[in-house]
Amino acid sequence: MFATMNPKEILNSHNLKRTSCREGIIEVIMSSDKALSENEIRDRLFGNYDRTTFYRSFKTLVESSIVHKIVVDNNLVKYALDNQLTHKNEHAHFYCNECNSVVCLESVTIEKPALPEGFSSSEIDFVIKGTCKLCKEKAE
Amino acid sequence: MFATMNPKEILNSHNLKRTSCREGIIEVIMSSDKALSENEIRDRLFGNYDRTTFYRSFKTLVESSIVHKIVVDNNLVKYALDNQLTHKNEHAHFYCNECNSVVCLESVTIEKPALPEGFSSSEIDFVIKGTCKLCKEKAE
DNA sequence: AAAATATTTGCAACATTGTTGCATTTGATA
DNA sequence: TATCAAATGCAACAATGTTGCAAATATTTT
Repeated sequence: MFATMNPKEILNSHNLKRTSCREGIIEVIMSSDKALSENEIRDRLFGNYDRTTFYRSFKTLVESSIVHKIVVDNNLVKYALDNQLTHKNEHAHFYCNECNSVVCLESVTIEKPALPEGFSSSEIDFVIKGTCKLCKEKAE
Repeated sequence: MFATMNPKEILNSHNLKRTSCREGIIEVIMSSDKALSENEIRDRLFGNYDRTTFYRSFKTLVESSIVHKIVVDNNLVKYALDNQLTHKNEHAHFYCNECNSVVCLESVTIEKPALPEGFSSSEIDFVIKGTCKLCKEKAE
């Protein structure tokens, strides 16, 4: 679905106003193969926006399922396109301890585990930490 | 191992000084079946300690693998005893959206998934979000 | 048991992030 | 182009993470 759409079309299809901040954020995220933090996105963005605007833009985009949020520990938040085409519904994320990058592991789908009696799950956060391919090659 | 030890012994066995803050934290965590946040622990603690002391105590206890840290999204941090006896090495955690409690799911062990070629993992964060048994019963 | 030493604590201070209210600006629509 | 709803920028504040440093405390040595 998103694969063939541009930021404007994505916003339109979600009934969101096409503001330059939102368009920019989507564009930057689309152009990256990694999940990006607020600051990384800001740095790659053309315009300059207030922190609050950023904050609210992310909130809106996440609520509209245009973007999804990946949290690593309590100090790192990254965003990636919530591309229903390329991403399975529930996939794992990989965090590289060396380069601090986060990628969606589309190949690693999450199977809901059997929970203790009486519990029910609605969402699963699965973050695998380790060393990514690039950093491993660098270390050799 | 820990099951039969008291806070003093635990600290001794890790070559940590037996300070009242550390002992208190361990005691409070030991006495709870749920993971506890910094504030929850502070409230149940006898003495009064500076925020910095708390912060550094947790850091020390986590680094010594006496306690482990569970992070839910980017706004909730809880601590649980890292009991090598009762807890499997890598287990999942459950976060209840209703009562905001976090428990270790010792029955849900994490199997390391097959990663893309070149990646290696050292640690896995697995948080299942949903409704816990108690909250479900309450809703009926 | 007291002194010496190394560690921990409390305080002050600051950075980062999350969050809200409100006036102003902007995008969509009639 | 005028109107209206929504988004933005600014100010302000809360919570949390973090460090440096002097004072207090725990452990070790005499």
